Amino acid sequence: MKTVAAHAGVSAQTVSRVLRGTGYVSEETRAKVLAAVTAVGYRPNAVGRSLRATRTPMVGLLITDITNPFYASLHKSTEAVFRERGLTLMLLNSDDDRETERQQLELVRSYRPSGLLLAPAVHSSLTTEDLVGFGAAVLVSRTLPGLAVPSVVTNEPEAMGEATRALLAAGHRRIAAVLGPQAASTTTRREAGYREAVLAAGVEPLVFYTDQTGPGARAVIRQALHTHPRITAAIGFNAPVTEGILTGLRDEGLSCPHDVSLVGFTDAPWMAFYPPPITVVRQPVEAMGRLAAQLVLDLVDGKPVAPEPHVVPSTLLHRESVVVAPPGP
Amino acid sequence: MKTVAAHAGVSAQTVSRVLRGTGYVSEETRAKVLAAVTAVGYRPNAVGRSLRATRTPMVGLLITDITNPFYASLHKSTEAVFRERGLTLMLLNSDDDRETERQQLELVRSYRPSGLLLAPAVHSSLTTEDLVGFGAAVLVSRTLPGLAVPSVVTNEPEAMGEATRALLAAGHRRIAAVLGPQAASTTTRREAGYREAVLAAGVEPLVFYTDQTGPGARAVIRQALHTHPRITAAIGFNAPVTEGILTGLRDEGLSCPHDVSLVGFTDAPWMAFYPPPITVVRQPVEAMGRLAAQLVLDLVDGKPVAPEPHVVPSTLLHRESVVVAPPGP
DNA sequence: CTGAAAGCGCTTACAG
DNA sequence: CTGAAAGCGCTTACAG
Repeated sequence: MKTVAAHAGVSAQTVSRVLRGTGYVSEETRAKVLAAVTAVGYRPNAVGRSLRATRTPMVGLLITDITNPFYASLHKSTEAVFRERGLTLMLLNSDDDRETERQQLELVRSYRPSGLLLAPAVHSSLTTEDLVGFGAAVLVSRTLPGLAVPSVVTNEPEAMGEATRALLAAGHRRIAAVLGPQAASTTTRREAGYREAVLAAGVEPLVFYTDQTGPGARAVIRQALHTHPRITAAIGFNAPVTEGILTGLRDEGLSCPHDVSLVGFTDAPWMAFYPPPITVVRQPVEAMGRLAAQLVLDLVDGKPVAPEPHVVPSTLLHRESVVVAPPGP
Repeated sequence: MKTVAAHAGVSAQTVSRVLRGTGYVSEETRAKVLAAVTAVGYRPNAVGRSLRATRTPMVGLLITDITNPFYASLHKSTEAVFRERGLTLMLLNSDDDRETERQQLELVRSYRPSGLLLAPAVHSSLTTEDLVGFGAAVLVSRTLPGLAVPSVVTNEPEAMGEATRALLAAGHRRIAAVLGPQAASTTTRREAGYREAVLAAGVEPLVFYTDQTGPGARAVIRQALHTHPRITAAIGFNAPVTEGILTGLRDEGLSCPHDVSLVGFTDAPWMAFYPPPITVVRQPVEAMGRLAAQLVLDLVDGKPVAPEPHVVPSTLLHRESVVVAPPGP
């Protein structure tokens, strides 16, 4: 900037004023400065600006795994909102590991970001006080008992209940709920919806926990089919788990929907053209992302944000993977 | 840091020395400083450090779309390499748009990163001189004529040739190559492999360009099937295009592999359990990511890096979507 | 409308 | 082994 100033024959502050477009600058000086900027090939330095501002125009997005399409969509939708406001999204992976999560959090914090969007690891040890320094922190998708910050979730109990009732209505009585890790808030909430629906129908709950990956779910469903050979329907916790269930069925020589009806939680592109197309609870990822990003912006602007979870509704999308249950013994 | 220094009764430089673990510090002073650090709840400020260093310990990763699983995997594999070296990966989406790409590039540059990993947009206008200021810049997956920087690609012509020959060997003679945008280097390289294989067999090339998205490919394959009703096989440019082909076949009441055999370029989880499991060219994404990241590190370390493209081989994975061609007229 | 001074938090020589 | 000084690039009051 000093070089530009010297070249234009003005002071550094004047250059700053021209570049920021703030305050009064004569047309003549502005032109001189702009000419000098291109002449010396000046590129602004965001580090200097951030240091002076004691705040970096960045928002951290701490998730567990970017290869999970849910989080990839979340990144895309939040990034668009922040970019419009001149904020850069800084993506951090926790690998769903408590220690890595802490390290990554320290890392974002060291850059003095303007905000944080967080989907905590399953066994996260984070508490509210770990989030001091992040003026604006918002949880998304997953919540955590010890973390008193605003959050955005979907209506998991209701949506899971609806999925379960769709299977019950088709006559299914042995419905496996293939969930995620028992410690995850998402599992707890979806399990509650499932149990309530199943109990209301006088049907015994069949709950299985997984590590919410495809291979993990594949092993679990195979085991489940051996222990409970009369299972006629399953619900997949997320897209990878739904993949795992289909792979497991294939392993066992069973077909969907002929032998086992299936409802997935969270849509994926392949589910639309898979034979059969998979009936799913469609999570409004983009809407959740946009809302969560907006809450961060509101906090940044000092606007009040309700502490209760912000709920964006999911909807059940009927496709062809649920059929009438075979007559039982 | 000043607060810590005051609390410990030492100077700021001593605090700095203790924190960086460099230079001589007496055990006693070190203990005092460490105690003061926890007492005042000191958190290092990366912005101050970066300003002084005139370089931020970050590497930019500029891609077109994080919801493309290929790029999500690329992020994951490169991030792991950089994290080990204490570098943070900064993810930027160009949306495959030339202007956005430039803006995002300016943005990373303003943070004075240590390096850049770049998969250029299809109609990118970037040239070598746009990359000054990025000491270490490496292209990954896509290359660009005007960009003379090291690159990591896969052996696209050979792999595409192999895929084509697998279909030819099964007796197919009307094989549609459903490619990406004509301007993309990936399209050019894969098309070359296809054409060479097909011409060697005395078969007429059937080339179709798409925007490399599922919906785009779906429309294109439907059109192609109307224009060339005797197509008996197709090759999908990437995972989304392969999805689009399957959806398009479904639209037209055709089945894979009975009516149309299919080979995909780039694997996806669902392809393993889809009925039929899809035969694919498996791109070594993780290996490409690790190598590209390593090249950036080598450049950062001032080690020499070969300017020729670094090729990581893909392999054809035979599954069940290729069957013997129906007898033609 | 424009400039001189100070400082954001850190580290790098340079003294002692 | 430890400290005083300077400066990385910028912006914010404060003068004029």
